[in-house]
Amino acid sequence: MTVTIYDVAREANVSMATVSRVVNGNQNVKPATRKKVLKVIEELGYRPNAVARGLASKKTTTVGVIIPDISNSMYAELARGIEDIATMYRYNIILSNSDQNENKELQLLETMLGKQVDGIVFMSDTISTELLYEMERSPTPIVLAGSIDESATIASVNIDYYGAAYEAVKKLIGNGHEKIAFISGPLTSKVNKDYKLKAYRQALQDAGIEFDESLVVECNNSYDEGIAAVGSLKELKPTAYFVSNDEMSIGVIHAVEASGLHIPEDVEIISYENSKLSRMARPMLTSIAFPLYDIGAVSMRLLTKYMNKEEIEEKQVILPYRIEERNSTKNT
Amino acid sequence: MTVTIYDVAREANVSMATVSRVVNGNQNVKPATRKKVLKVIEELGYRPNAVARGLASKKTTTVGVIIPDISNSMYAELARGIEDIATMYRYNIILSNSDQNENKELQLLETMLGKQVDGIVFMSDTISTELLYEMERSPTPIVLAGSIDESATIASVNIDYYGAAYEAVKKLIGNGHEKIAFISGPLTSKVNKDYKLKAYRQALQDAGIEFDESLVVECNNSYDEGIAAVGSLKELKPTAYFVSNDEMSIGVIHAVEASGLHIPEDVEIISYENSKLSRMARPMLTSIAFPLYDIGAVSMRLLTKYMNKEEIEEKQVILPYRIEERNSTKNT
DNA sequence: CTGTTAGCGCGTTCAC
DNA sequence: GTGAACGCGCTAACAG
Repeated sequence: MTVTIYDVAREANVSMATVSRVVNGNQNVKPATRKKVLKVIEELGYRPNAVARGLASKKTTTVGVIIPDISNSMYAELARGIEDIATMYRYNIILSNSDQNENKELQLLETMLGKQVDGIVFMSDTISTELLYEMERSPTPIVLAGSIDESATIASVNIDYYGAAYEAVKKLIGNGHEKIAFISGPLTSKVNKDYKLKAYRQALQDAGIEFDESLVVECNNSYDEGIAAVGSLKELKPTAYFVSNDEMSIGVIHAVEASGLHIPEDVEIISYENSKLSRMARPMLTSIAFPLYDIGAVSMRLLTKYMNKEEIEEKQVILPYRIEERNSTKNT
Repeated sequence: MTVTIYDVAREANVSMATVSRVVNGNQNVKPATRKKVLKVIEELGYRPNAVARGLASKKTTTVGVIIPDISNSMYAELARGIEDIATMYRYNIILSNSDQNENKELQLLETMLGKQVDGIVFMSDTISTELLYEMERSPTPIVLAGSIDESATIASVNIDYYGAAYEAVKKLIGNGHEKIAFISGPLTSKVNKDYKLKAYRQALQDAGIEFDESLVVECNNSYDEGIAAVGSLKELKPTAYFVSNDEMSIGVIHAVEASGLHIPEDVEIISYENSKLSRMARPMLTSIAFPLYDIGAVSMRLLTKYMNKEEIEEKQVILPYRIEERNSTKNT
């Protein structure tokens, strides 16, 4: 039925060891016999069994990827970055959605380790202590992509969330705004709560503007909640919005314009993501570039170093961000 | 180092066969010994090695997924559908991007088969004869998701592309339009060329409207080309657009409105996809619902039947479509 | 209900 | 440069 290394060995009048050598590119094979073996492989349509190989060599050339939700464009972008680099290094990817559910995350980690992946790229807004504990004792390397582990025990790749948010709010302040709303994603996420929100507060404070809690609206990152957030802020009449992602920003745009105000003349908006949506909005969104693809790519690259037991120069990688100025803000 | 089934067998004073039985939920184990084994498993932190298991059982409980590009929201949606059902049936997914490159597709197929996946879900706009040949002789089941194989030799899940397109164009005609542009994706794609385009022509013909080739614009599915398409049609002044996907539709909206025309008063648009973008456009897009998630889910479900060697009632599944009426068309 | 014994397909010493 | 033999960790008969 299935043709094994044994079959080609017999057919080529060599031992399976020799076949194994040519398949694995070992140089210790006489060119003539190599050629002969290759020919038989071709004839028989022999295809090495990666599972058997994995058992014998203890390497599967596959890495696990655990992300919240592949149908969310942010994570899809991240996944693509991971996959491209994985392919470059000859790895395949086992992709799983966790929906940020901690039990699912734990269970997925377990499954991946059971499948003997050579490494894991993990993403989640918050990493519980139990998860962290499991990761620390993982026999295979793990790197966090766009995820915060403040204990810094696990390798990670991120941007300077705090600095980026601070700069955005500061820019809004610089444009003369004092009533700046912060439309945030879930505050259960460490990035939102401990970085963006704190940066928002600090930027306000540094400008001598009093923090008003009611200007902060916690949303689920969706378009509809972006719209709703503006509605809930109606009486406060914010003149500027700092929004956690592009999809919500579009909701904000629509709600603001529906109320008769103009962007950026009456209201300015700075988004956070800079996906292709930011160019598809009207006005086009000024947005902090959150380089998901790069974070994925760099995470995977870092993981390959761990898998090869290479020297790691920097365990906590911080990628640069930038503000992409478009038309939802008044630019000088 | 790593604890094996052997270790727990020794520690629990049973044979490895017994350990295997409890791990696999085999009922032929006395409750007392089951409990004892479970305890040792817990103590030793034993984790079954899926690779060894795969070698012995010839089942890996993982399926391969080959799609064009996970960072494209359409395919991401499809992938999520696949993954959800896969999870439901306890399969993991090896996800790879082909970028619609035939060589890459062939090579990925080869890789997946080498990794001994139990099944494969494949998506591509066009399936070359060589690819088809390889699929036919694949030892493991394959199902095509949202992909056409006219020879009908490989199982597949699709919608009635022709009927959907026909209905869209007919609706536009019914609203009084005669100059209807068709902004198509690549005509190298069978769906675009042999289904949507043909339906467009037939609907026109059935209404006694002459087909004008210059009203058909081939694009790469991007927002920018949607804009460009409208520009290239400026002199022809089409009063309606049938557009191949939501992203291009938004480009069309922006370009049309930039030219001073109003939607839907002056120009009507029907899109094809009905992603969440269709609600985020202004005006919101009337769109043919292309149920990517469902196609993925049903494909995976179908695949499980093949993997279980169940009876297949319908090898070529056609899912229903519908038109979601919103504000880019005048609705009665 | 439980243990023994073969493999599953391949990588890898270690001799020759 | 090449082959024989063992082992990777587990499932699957087959006995008992």
